[in-house]
Amino acid sequence: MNTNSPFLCGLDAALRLIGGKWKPLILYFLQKSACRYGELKRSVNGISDKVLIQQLKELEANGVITRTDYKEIPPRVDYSLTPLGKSLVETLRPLCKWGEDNEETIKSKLVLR
Amino acid sequence: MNTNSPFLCGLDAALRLIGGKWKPLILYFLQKSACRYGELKRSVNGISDKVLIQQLKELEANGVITRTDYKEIPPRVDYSLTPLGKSLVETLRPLCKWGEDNEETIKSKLVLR
DNA sequence: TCAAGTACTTACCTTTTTGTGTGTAGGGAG
DNA sequence: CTCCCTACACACAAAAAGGTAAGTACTTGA
Repeated sequence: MNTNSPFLCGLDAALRLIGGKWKPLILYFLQKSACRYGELKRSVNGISDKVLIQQLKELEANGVITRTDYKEIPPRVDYSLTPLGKSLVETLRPLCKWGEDNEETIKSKLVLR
Repeated sequence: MNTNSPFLCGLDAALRLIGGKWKPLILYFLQKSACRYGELKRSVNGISDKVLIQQLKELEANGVITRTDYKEIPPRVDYSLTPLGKSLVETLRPLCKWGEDNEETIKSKLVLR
């Protein structure tokens, strides 16, 4: 990483795209297949419309996901991973697995709020 | 990931430990070798004492790093990765590399603040 | 005596992120 | 004619994260 980069390191760069409370989960669900808005909302339990839309827009603006509007009424829209998004999600596999493997450890140490 | 887990998925669990503006960079520096406080501060350019200490304490409380106080005067303290921290950092490699490889793409798409 | 160096600590404030609650368009069902 | 459905939008509020500036203890060196 060179000195005039806006990022601290590659890790920092990547985390700019997937940071935030809900983005990992959104990617986690889209990894399987494209999802409609409402479907995603039900999957990502507890997220509000405002925040979900916001995260989706950011992910879309960052080229990680694609929004498809079927121009139907009632509205039908779905979201899926772009090639960039897919390659990103691939690299998250080890981290994801690490999180699963160490869930108990993390749970016991983390101060949950 | 089961239903009574406090985490959304393994990825979420892992990100609880390394989330935050500076933690990735801190880990990035500690990956190489143990570092003294002042050394770390100079490396992680721009961070304030308050925030650096805070992040270090969280990392320590979460079992990712170890603090060693040499009880000397003037004070000498250093920080290093625990085995857990080391295994975590390992899993970050692909993500880190992805970030480096795609730096230009990310830079062009991201709304930097 | 006085400044400098080390590793913090504290009070206070600003910015960023997340959440709540309500509203909208354009149909179809009853 | 009114309610319900979908995928949002908007104003506002709360919470979390980050930053600033000052101060602490103790010792060495000028």
